[in-house]
Amino acid sequence: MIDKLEMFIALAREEHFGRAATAQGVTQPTLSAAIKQLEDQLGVMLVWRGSRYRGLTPEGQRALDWARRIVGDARALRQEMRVAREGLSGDLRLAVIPTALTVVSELTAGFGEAHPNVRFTVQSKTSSDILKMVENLEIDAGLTYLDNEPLGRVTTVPIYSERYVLVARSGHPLLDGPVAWGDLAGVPLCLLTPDMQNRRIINQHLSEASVEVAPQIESTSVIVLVSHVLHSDWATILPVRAAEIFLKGPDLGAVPIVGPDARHVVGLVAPHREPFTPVLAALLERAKAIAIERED
Amino acid sequence: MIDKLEMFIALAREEHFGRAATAQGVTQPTLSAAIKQLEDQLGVMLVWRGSRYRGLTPEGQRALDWARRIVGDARALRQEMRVAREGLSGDLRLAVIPTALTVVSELTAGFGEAHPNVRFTVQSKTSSDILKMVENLEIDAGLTYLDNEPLGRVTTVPIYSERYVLVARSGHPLLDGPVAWGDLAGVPLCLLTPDMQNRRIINQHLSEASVEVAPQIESTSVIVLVSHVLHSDWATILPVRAAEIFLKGPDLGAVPIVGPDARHVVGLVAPHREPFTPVLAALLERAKAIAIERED
DNA sequence: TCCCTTGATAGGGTTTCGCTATCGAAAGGT
DNA sequence: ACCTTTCGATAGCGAAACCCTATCAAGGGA
Repeated sequence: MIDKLEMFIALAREEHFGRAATAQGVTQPTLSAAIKQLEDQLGVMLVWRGSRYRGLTPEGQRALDWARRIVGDARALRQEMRVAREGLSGDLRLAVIPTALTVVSELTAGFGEAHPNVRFTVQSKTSSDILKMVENLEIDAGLTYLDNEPLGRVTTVPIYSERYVLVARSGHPLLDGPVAWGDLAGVPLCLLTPDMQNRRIINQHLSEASVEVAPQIESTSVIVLVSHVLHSDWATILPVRAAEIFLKGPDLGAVPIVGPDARHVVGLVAPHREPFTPVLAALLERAKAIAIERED
Repeated sequence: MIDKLEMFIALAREEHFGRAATAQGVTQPTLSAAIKQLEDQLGVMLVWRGSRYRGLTPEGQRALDWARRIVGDARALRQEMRVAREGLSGDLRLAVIPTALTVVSELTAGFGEAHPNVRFTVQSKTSSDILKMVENLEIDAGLTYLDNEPLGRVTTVPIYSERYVLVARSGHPLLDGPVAWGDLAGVPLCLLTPDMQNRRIINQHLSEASVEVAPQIESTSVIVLVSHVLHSDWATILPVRAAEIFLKGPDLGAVPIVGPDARHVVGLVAPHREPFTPVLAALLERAKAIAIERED
């Protein structure tokens, strides 16, 4: 039963029988049969059938909620028993927005010594991807924006508020003093792509200051942005946390961007489950500790 | 997996492999094997083994919590899908303290017309049995005292507060005016057995009034008490709600017992699950409606 | 129209499941 | 101390479930 629910979740996520089957490590006929059996057992149709996947029925949507919960709890049970057997261990899967990637090392810092058997898998994703992945139990927790969440059953731990700096090659004229958003009109910029929430935040600040920008370079990678800044006269806008790792040497400079001090809170997002699994509980604890440290 | 968790719950409840097996409709070797497999899969010992059942290990206790939740959610999923298929239907299992039995008909009243396919199974139990049964998912809801709950994951809906009356055969000298707890010294009484919470409440009131009683008749059944009162000079103490059904004829009389107006709240107790199953949601709704009606 | 993608179906080997029968250990009574 | 009873584990076997490979039919796109 639980395996079938896992397959059902995979199907809803992949929206494709074949891919879902691969993701579950079974063949497509096996997954098809599992869904059919699930429908028989529950006595309702869960998936709109044509010659291809056409989405979930309303009952399927409802069943998906329960399936996520049941599967999540079953995993929690297994994990908790493993912890009882061999202490905190296993793989903790995180997804993180690009501009918060440097924060992960603070999260994992104490962890490695205290719990040497816990591994981390960190992937860089957009904030909306992260929320989906938390829902689908593809990751154990996400590190992303907490502001604009139309999200249900999740636990959040705020860690810090983003503040923005302008980053440019040393000697860039704007580096001499503080910069306001309005000063950026006409400045050649490279920025994250518009599907990233960070870029949308920056866009909003710029447009509130009536500045239009058309970045020559857009990327999903902070490294790409910085390396362009390093080798050209372009500048970029980054959260302090994302920029400071590049500011160790003399080649780059940064100045705070002053203006409407809209704080965009970044923190941990985890599926809400009571009680939390031991590993997740430890991670949330650690996140709270970090949050207090950087209280300023 | 889920079936094994069900067997595990049954074992924890029955504390006996054979009985648990019978309760699950399987043979004892099947249940033994299921528990063993569960232990293998989780990698921990769940049950203290000797030549007989010796209780759960700490891990077993923890696993039991998860098992209850997972099994409960799985049932909720199945029920909700059935409701989607054929509307509110199925069997709603209630357990009720003896003194609240007459309230059940108010709960079921509107239900029968609105949802003709919902059946009710009502059993009379002690309040502590009811709490256990709610935990073990043996019943869908209980009707019992809400005061002294050292209880965790349950939802409660208060319905009414008990007030007590002295019930006796017409002509009994105490029926002439209101009675105080202190007036009951030396009065021949028949009462519920001391394992019932109602009796303990009455004992408490009596002892606060420094009255000692040694009832000649004790029973778990209100009907036994009343029929004794009817055919002898004994009196009994009952909540109004439990007594009034017997006061229709001229043979019995009742007077309120005045004194410290300690209110003992009676209401519905159901396993807390989010969201509630449709049938349970309807029942809780109905309970709230009743509670408002009798607001006085 | 042809071709490719997608999901359903058929057939078969392996695994799991749950039963009956039986055993060994421990508890309880005499 | 001995016998009996209770309780859970083990062995062996037939039935069911599971999951694979191979194949088919229906749509959609060029």
